Amino acid sequence: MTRSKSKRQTGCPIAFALDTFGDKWSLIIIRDMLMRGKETYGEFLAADEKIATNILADRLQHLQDEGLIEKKRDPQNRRRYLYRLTPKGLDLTPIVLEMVRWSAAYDPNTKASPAVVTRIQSDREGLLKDLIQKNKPERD
Amino acid sequence: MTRSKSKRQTGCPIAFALDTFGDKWSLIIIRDMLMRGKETYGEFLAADEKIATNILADRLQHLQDEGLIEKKRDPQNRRRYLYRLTPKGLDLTPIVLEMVRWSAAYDPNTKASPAVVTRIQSDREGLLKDLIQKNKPERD
DNA sequence: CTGTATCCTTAGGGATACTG
DNA sequence: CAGTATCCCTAAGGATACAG
Repeated sequence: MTRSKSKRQTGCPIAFALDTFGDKWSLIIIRDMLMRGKETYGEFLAADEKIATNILADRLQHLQDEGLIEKKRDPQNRRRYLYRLTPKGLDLTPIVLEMVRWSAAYDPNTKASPAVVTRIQSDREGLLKDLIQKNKPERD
Repeated sequence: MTRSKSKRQTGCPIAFALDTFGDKWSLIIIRDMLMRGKETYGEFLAADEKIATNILADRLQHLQDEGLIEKKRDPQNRRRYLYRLTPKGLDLTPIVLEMVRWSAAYDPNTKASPAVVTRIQSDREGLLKDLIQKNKPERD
């Protein structure tokens, strides 16, 4: 494990947020769970950004330690695991959406779904509710 | 210079945002400008988080290159510079506010101004407008 | 398939001295 | 004060082999 993540430990909320999920990969994983319905190790590994397997394992563990995701056995298939957002992790949704909005506005190269982008403006609250509903962990 | 910042260059808006300002220090600098009225090199250097002088210079340059901030001479004092958020940088405000909200909710140790935190919930739009107004670059 | 373990490279960043 | 320039080190992360 590449365990460490020395925290800055000033009381600043921005510093806290950065120390918790402000690395190169955490939000990519969160995005995959939140926006793309991914929930298994293999699905995360297959992401466009090509995360290395050891890094993925490390980040999943870290996100668990921080209480943003939870890991449980797949009831359909006893030898695999499912990763799901906890309420605390799910509550990152507004941050993710604002990042999508910002990038869509300034990166001509961005390929965000137009349906999502326009809805961020026109129906932010509804979109938020939908995403949170879809990722509610009370299945099984 | 520590120039590089290899971009992932997938079309994903989250990856783009992370590649643009997703390092350990950029959002700390943005926060200082946006929420604390800082605009000079020395003021940034004095932050609680103790950024090293070379890193600060590098990040300021990077943020300029990305078009998030601009640097101009202080009209009051010809031998100093002022750093200000551009509209593009100012448009990160919603992201910053959502991060403050999240940390305030989950970090018992956070020392965010309660005035700001409660206003994020009760008057998000008004708070946004106020912050943007305060940081409008049309002074001088 | 779901990870661990190991090895190795490199970029990020700290300390500090120095310059206009 | 407002930066540059060096030196150095560590932790983040890539490649790959291996295990349950």
